[in-house]
Amino acid sequence: MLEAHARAGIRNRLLHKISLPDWDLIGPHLETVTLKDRQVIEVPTKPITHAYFLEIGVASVVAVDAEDHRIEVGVIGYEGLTGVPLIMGDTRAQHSTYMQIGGSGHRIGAEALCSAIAKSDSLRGLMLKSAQGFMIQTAHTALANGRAKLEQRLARWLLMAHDRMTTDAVPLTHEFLAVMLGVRRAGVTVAIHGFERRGLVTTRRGQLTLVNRAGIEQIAGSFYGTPEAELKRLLADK
Amino acid sequence: MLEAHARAGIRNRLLHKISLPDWDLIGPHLETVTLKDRQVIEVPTKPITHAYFLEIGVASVVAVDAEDHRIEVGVIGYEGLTGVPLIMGDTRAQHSTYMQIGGSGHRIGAEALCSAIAKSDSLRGLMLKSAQGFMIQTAHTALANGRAKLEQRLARWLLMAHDRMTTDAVPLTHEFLAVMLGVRRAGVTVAIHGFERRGLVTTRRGQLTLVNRAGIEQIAGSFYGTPEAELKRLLADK
DNA sequence: AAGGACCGGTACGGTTTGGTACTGAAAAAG
DNA sequence: CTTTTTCAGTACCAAACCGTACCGGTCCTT
Repeated sequence: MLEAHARAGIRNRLLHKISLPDWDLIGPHLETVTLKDRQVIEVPTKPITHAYFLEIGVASVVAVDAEDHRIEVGVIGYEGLTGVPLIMGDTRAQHSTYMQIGGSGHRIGAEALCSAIAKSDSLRGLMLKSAQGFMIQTAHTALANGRAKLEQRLARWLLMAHDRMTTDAVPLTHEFLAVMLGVRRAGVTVAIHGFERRGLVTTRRGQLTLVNRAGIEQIAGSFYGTPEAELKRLLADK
Repeated sequence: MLEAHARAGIRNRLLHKISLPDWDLIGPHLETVTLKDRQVIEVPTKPITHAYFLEIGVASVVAVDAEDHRIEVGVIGYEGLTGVPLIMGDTRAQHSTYMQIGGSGHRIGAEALCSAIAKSDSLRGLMLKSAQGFMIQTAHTALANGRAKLEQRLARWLLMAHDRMTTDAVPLTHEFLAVMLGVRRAGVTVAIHGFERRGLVTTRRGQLTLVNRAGIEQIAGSFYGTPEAELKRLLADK
């Protein structure tokens, strides 16, 4: 549980934007949690127990089908919250959600969130805008998956992760990047090698560091940016 | 405008499910419209003027980026409505939406829909569930785009269109199918030829007819079905 | 009925990516 | 400090798909 005066230290964009009256509906139910790498947050078809307002770290939302095909459909960091279906009036998870890069956050029980939303139009409005932002991200992931080359998709992913991180070091193996992008691990290795040769990143075992973000943005081209701009617009005070 | 007694003739699943009290908020603002092939419904970055509850026909929602890469991220038919962002509290369209297969529907002005939603929790709940269903569809489109082969994606698209049609004849050129799937027109031609050879479809210029749906489902495999099952669950009375 | 636009069948080389697998190096476990 | 596991670099062939193009047939227009 977080007291009102504790809000100053909060990094999460949504918690930040919650009005004082709305905070009374949310704050008392928040629980600060540490989130380890690979920690599971939601499991397909199972009830969502909590929504996580992330502070540090990156969560992956991965769509899975009946034959176990899987691909990442979105990432969530300090700009949003997990448990989007709760906002939409659903209590079950469709996708697999887990921490891709460990960190921390504040979680709230599913019922508490739903009843808070039910009590406040403004709170629900904020949550819906966040959900809408996530939806746009998913749509552009579909676009990138269908149209972009491996290099562009990798660049896009790195940028999206970087946006949500406090350092330039992405602590991930090629294997995990490959799973998220839905490509071969070897393909990721080769692509990263290309980035490295061009001086865009440096690598260590299990870690990749962005050194030339602008260069990576150039590779991603227009596959990166639209969801980010839209989210900014959605959450802009007006 | 539709009188209450006119609801009997309505095919749209959402309009069907609207409770009588909620109908008073929606019905009086509905306007029955014919929707031609390729008729534009939403334009990226522009305000959404109306939400369309489709009766007949299929609408395509196509994500576009700054470099004009485009791909379909979802289809909408009699099971839902266009203008999902309105439900999320946004007034602008991110994606291009247009009728892929002409038909008809009932449209409501954006303001009327928003104020109706604001007045009724149950109405908003229904709309949100529909939006959630669309979101799941988009996520699985991302999955198919990243993981499925052209043949599987084509099969998936045909099944999704067929679900929303009243006949087995899909009046579309290979060119349009290619745009939606984000592949070459020639690739679609070859794939369709394969379907035809296996007796799954018959073709005429500008038209394709499903003759063995089960066979097409077999090709699509698990890339088809999950969003459909989830939507059914979401809209099930409980 | 003639002209023009559209549609689809086909082809070909080139690029991208997949599937698979082997290897040495680095980190973790014992 | 040794053993085991994990990770990344590399290789090879095959499949899928793209870019492009040509062309004949079909449909629409006038």
